[in-house]
Amino acid sequence: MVERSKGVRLDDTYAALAHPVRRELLTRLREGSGTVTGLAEPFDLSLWAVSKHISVLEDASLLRRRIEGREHHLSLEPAPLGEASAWLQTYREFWEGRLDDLEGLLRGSRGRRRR
Amino acid sequence: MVERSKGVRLDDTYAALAHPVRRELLTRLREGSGTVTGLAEPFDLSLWAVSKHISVLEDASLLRRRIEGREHHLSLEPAPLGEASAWLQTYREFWEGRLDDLEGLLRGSRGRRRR
DNA sequence: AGAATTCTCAACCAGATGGTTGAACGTTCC
DNA sequence: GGAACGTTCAACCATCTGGTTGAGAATTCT
Repeated sequence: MVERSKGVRLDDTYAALAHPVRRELLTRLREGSGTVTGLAEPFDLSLWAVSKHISVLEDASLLRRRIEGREHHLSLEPAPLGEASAWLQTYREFWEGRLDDLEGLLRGSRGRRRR
Repeated sequence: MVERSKGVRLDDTYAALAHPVRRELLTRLREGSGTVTGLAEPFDLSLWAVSKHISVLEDASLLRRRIEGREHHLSLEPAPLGEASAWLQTYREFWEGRLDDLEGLLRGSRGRRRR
């Protein structure tokens, strides 16, 4: 069994998301699968550099690769994104809480605030 | 004006989240602010190592530091987490879609599914 | 004043990351 | 068979990361 612990999985997912080229690759793959050359085309980077970014995404289980002859078709594997999002969601009350504070502050400025 | 572009901000946020010690620090800070020594205590790491992790979080604007005499009080700055989450949410349909596929598959196995 | 506490700095190290280029491999087309 | 295509490999380089240790600065306690 090669299952990785959830913590390590999150490490890899967030690390993979930390580069703009890789986020852009994921965004492009929402439109459907693509080949290495096709995905690399819009970037001002060597093909090999993009290929390495793709490998990082693949190692993080964010991409699936289907080899068909000489072409490699990459497609989105969204499950780890769901896990990364779930982790962040546990902080939701905090960033929303700050909005509540602001709201309270605004309310306070046009009428006395209790407490 | 030192405002950083949104893309760079996301780079820093995800990179900061990619280490288990830093995620744990954020989790601990949900309970309230803490000092460097206090935050470092549970980790089997040098104080300086933890101090550097704190700096990474601070550089990513995930922490605020209030210096009071010799003590530095760190507290959560959740806004960038909200932005990181918002980016991930744009993929929500994809990981939820896969669940729908599974659901459809299950439905199909106990009764014919239309189209 | 002197000691203890809190935190950062400087230097160092090993390994990862992000990029390049030229060569090589496997597949497809003529 | 040979050329073109799609992709990866190998080597190299600069920079970043995550850790260590010993020293130093500022603050507080007695």
